[in-house]
Amino acid sequence: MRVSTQFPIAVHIMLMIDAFPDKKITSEVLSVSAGCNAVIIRNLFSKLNNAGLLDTKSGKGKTTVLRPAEEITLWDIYTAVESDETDEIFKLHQNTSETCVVGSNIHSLLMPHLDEAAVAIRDVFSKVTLADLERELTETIAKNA
Amino acid sequence: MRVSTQFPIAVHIMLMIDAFPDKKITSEVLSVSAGCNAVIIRNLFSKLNNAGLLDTKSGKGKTTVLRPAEEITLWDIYTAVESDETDEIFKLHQNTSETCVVGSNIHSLLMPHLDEAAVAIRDVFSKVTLADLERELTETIAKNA
DNA sequence: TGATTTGTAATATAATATCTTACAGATAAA
DNA sequence: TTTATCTGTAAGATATTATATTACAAATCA
Repeated sequence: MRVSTQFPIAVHIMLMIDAFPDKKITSEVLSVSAGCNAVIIRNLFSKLNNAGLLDTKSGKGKTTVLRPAEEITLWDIYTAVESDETDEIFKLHQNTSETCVVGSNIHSLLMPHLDEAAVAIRDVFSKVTLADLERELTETIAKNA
Repeated sequence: MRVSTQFPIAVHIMLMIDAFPDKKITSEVLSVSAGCNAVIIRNLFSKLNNAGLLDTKSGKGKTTVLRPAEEITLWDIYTAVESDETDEIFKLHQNTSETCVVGSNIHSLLMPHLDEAAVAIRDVFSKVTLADLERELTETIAKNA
């Protein structure tokens, strides 16, 4: 089981932009900070944009976070960039036998439990806000100073 | 985010073997029922074997479930075939900038929350036993009869 | 107008998962 | 003890998915 890196990179983006409102945080800057390609950043810009979390502008336009950091949760960011559908989170084996009683029922047997797990993830991520992360970041910096 | 199909296939294996103690459930039979390659099944045999859940025997040996179905949870099966390490469940982006305050701290900021999510998954899967699935299977069959 | 940046497509590369083939070794039944 | 059967495992092929790269039009603002 592995989540793609889109989610952590998206958090990285949101955190940078919200934490440094005075600096110009372009896709280029972010690609260096996050250690990935600038196009990946721009694609995430689009997704965060569509989700109503971020306002990005071409040209020299400023990129701004559209909601207060207290009102943006990890789950908001997660669903903005990855699917929240259970069968996109947990992959099921296809081509199961229709004649076998287990093969023909295994999916419907597992789904409720996979759904539960997906809800559990949602609940955890819904409790953590961008403001929490910023607070934790400040604490970390203070500790290491 | 996508889990590999190993987990559901492993559940499929355990369920079949436990549900049909009289029948000879070989890797070949399972590969047909699960719709995947027989070698995948055998590799999962090995993992379930190492985890102490299954006793597989070469030749015509009978494959047996080593614990009562009430004492085998989805989490037991999950950890038998996939890693339970948080950073194997959620992938983090590498090559983050060490000079950027966000880049150098993003992993340690996210990890506690990802750990929490992993624990949440564990808790859900730990509550569901193989016996539960068999019961649900029986109910499903009865309903459709 | 010109420099800069986003938005997006198309393609390439890399990483991962699954399938296939092959065969040694274990097992039990004839 | 021989034979048929099945697991265990390795090696290589293919498929799938993720990420990187290149390219350029459109937006933006100084």
